[in-house]
Amino acid sequence: MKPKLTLKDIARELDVSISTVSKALKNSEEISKDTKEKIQAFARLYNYKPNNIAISLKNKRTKNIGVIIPDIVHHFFTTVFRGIEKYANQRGYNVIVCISDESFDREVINMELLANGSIDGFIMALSAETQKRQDFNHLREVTEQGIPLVLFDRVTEHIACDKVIIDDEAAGRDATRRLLESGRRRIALFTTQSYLNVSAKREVGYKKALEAAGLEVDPDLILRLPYQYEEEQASEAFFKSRKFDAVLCVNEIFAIRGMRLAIKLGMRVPGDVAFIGFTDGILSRYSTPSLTTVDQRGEVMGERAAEMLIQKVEDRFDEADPTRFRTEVIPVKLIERESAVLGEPGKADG
Amino acid sequence: MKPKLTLKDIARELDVSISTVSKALKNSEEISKDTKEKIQAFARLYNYKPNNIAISLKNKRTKNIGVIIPDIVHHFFTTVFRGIEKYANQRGYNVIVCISDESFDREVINMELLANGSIDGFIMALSAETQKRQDFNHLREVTEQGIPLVLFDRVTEHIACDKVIIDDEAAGRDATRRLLESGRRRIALFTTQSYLNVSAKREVGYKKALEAAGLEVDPDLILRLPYQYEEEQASEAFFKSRKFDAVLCVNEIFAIRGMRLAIKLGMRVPGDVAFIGFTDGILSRYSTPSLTTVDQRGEVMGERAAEMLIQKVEDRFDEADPTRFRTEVIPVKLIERESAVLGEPGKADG
DNA sequence: GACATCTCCGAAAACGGTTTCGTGTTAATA
DNA sequence: TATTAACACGAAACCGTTTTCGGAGATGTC
Repeated sequence: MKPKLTLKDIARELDVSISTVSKALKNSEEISKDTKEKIQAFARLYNYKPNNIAISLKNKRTKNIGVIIPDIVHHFFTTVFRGIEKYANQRGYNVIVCISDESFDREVINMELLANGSIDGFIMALSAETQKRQDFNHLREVTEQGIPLVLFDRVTEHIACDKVIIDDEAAGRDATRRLLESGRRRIALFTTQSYLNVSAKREVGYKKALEAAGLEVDPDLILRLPYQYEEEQASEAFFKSRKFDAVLCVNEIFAIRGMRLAIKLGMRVPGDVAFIGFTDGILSRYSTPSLTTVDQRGEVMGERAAEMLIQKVEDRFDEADPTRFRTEVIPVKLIERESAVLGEPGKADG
Repeated sequence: MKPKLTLKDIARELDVSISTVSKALKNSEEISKDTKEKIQAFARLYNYKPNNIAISLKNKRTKNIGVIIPDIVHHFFTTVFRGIEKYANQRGYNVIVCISDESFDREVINMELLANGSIDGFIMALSAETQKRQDFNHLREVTEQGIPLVLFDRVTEHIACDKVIIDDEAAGRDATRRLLESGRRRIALFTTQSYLNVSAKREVGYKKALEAAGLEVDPDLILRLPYQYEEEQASEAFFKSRKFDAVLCVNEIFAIRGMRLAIKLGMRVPGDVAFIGFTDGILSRYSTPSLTTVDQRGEVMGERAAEMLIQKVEDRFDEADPTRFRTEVIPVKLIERESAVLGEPGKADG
């Protein structure tokens, strides 16, 4: 491996000092035209590129952003990530990704690893375990060190930092209202264990919509599934023992599996039962029937998160007020597809 | 923002030299037990963590891996990425991801950015445009600088480096053979433009299987679709003007869309026409009918790629033979589902 | 001719570590 | 008591930059 060209090498070859080379390459006024041209030509010829690490050490900024997400084989998180990467790259930042795999420990370890100079700031969504434990000391340590942090989607009010979320309550409410408007009256909710922040908020929205319509919330119509479940018994029993004409699901998978099961049990979708999900992933688009779903605007969230973070990172040097944090709410939109077309329940599909 | 504790700070507080602190924290034999305990206790108390950047500069190694992939909102690439991240993290490496977005320019720019000291090696899959252009100078520059490079899936024989791939030709052949064994005789192929390396190889396998079965390859049964297409006309015309009882698709999306279209046109799947796809993504599992597909073993590929890269990175210091490159072929497996169950064409589904 | 003023460049410190080598102190040995 | 070796530590170089400061030489001013 041939060692890379350094300022020192150029200085030696051209018989000038290192500082002269450095200045010449930045086109400093201090250096004469002749010398600059000579040095620049030499650098170009031998394809000199400054060493990023040395610059980072000197400048105390890395132009790296740390992203910690629970999972990557997951449509929503990949779209957010794409948004982050896109914006960051545009601004000359690189993105270091760590997967917490929904584990508290891995979240902590990865944060500590990156916090020691490798990154200028963090963008993250909390792991399920972290939300369950409600232990945020690792986040607190980082913010206390003055490292900017932006939380998205899975956030917590216990940490003061920038946040970007969707209005999960409003989304849950609007989706439910949408089902009510199409004439559904007995609306079930398929959700996760309640410690997941976003699910809880969607549930609140669901309940408020029902109440606003003068309907009672029937706890029996709420099915709580483990976050990653494989067996179908629980939901099958639920289907067989209850009557309902619509289901709101807090994610895409729950909805798709619900629809399959409903069809398998002889129901028509959306004729007998309508479905609305969350996360406009690939499944929603290509399932049969295709799924009406709440688009969480992942890419937009990612872009905004990156923008907020980079602003904070660069403001550190401008001495802006570091205590003013913003929470940005990204508007969501309902993508209307086949699984919940307008119409009376009981009518034929499509 | 409170500045982080450095060796110098500790040295000043404890009235010893920086070198003593450094050695004490590494438990060097040179330092007396007393001094070590005092320094270590102090460091622990004030939560000293060495600055990664300084260590990188000194050691000329960053413990960062650069990953450049064409897309992230894509099941196969995310699984590969998960494999990379998992293995890398285990070995204490971080992963910097750049998305080339199938663009040659972005691939080049990102590589150059990272090659200036930010990473110890690259793992990448070539962008579509790069494969189309057959311009690999950016890869060559990097390898000539002695930066280890591992290519996966979308590779090229024009660059000498480690590679990890599946045997696309064999996979195409086996999948086709599988269709032949189930009694299908007129097998169509839905593929991409031919400059995509993997598609081309799968096509070769497809043809070989047909020939081995004594069947002629009918070029009319090969449909070439743009990599990301939205309109359905081309395929609809294809369906209406040709007779076939099975389709091999080089990816999941082509298969799902094909199935939907077939069903829309009144065919039964797999009764009238069987489907086999590539990429065992979420769609394959949840579509109706579910899709028989070639599992590309993304996670395994990622793990192996990371392992090969890290070995090369760490061997640079052991002076191993840098010219011996390996190409590892990951065995694939066919995931049998509903879309191509064994049986005579024409029979009822399921 | 004395002095101020530019112009152009280099020395050196700094970023935060690691590591080699030298040295003063102490204790063991002759 | 003189010699020596072990021990414990510090000085300094180094990784590759940036940047401040100072100085040498040329030029201009009175």
